[in-house]
Amino acid sequence: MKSPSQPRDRGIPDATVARLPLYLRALNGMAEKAIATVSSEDLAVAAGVNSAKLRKDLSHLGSYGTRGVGYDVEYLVYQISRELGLTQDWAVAIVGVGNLGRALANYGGFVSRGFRVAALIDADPEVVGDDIAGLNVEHIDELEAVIKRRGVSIVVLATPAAAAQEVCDRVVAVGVTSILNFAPVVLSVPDGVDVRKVDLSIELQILAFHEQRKAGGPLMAVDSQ
Amino acid sequence: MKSPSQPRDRGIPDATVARLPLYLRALNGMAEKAIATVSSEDLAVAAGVNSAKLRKDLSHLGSYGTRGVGYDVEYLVYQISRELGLTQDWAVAIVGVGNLGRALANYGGFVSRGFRVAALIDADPEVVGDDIAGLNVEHIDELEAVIKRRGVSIVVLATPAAAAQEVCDRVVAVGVTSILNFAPVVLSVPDGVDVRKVDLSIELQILAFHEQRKAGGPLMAVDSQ
DNA sequence: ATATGTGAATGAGTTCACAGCG
DNA sequence: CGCTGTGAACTCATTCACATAT
Repeated sequence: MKSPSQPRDRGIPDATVARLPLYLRALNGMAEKAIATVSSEDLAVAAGVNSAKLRKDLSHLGSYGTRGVGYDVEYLVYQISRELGLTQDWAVAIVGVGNLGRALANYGGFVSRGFRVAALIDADPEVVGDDIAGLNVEHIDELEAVIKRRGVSIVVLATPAAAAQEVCDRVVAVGVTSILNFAPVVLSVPDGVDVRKVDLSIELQILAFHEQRKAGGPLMAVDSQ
Repeated sequence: MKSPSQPRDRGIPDATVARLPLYLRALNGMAEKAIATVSSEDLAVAAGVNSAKLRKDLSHLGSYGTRGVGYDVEYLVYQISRELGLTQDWAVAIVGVGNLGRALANYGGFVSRGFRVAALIDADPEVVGDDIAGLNVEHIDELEAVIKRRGVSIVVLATPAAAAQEVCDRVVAVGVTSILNFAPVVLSVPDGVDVRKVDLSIELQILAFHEQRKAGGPLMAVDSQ
């Protein structure tokens, strides 16, 4: 079932793509410390993976290392950034300016990568008009207009669960195809639209599962005075 | 050499554990709508997975369905909750009360599961003493005392990157073995300590990668170096 | 000499397809 | 019948180990 008419194998495995940001972060740390060259072993440790995996991952991007030496830090930063599309500037809109939306707006990690928070949008008249992280909060009625005007291509949903699907439909209708969803609902979207979700409570639940297994330990009784 | 004398395979695959919270959420939604029974097909749709996967996942917990009928919603909620350890009450401490810490403290999804935010801790004297989500923010000097006194077993790190490892070391030293890390650093911890990390910018980077591929047309030439 | 890049081996996770139970 | 539960087939991911390049 291999279609032989597919000439480009530009396909980087999902698991690899998910780790590239990790490598990038580690490499940026090294660049700041003026480290010029790094071995797969050292970079793997800094990123928290094993070195065989790291080399296999990087091999999907190309042959950017030097045998007997390692990888040039700056060059690798550039190659990974380019692969991830971080050499271009992405305009991001955050919809929902509660505590989470605010946290995201102020989050340094976005700006320092290729992301620019281009709009903050909320439905609450109490919040609309406020300045947050140097941006004016706009009303949800402006959603479509703002997205078009500012060339927003990625939307972050930080709304209450009940509002998420409606906002999602609206942004998809104006052509947005990349959505990062923090609301605890399964969004339904047409084919071709990418949704990634972050559910803060899911991670806690996974921890609870493992914690429960560890029982054997001492700190059980919440008994003392 | 897998010995066939291994009687209990209590090991639930990681991938399955990671999806149980999803099923639980979908089931809770159904319970609220007073739906008594659900097929694997319907539940799968509600959770955003395919039905074969769902059935395989549930089969790891036991045989809780009825052939020809489906699953009893309430019973399945109970079984999954128990498996995840959500039938007990987990005391959680949030360290770092910036915007993110605040968002987490106010996040309804924690309380509604088995989690109780038992402490908010920060280093900034400006913030210490404030009341947030009905809790008094305590000083980082009290970290160890508070953890012990309140029986905290899960710590959420929402500190700046620079502070995360030190706080991590301190909580591990008092016996905490489950950590949810929002700081963009790779924490090093001894064996037996579970760290899950959520990096908000990683998800955006993955979206950017896919968005870049969509462009349909030739990607705008980014000049090399 | 040394560390990359990669086939080959192993393992984990997903999907198929249907036997078997209600 | 209909729908679950599950071996078997398959796909994807990780790890091993070493030939290969500098």
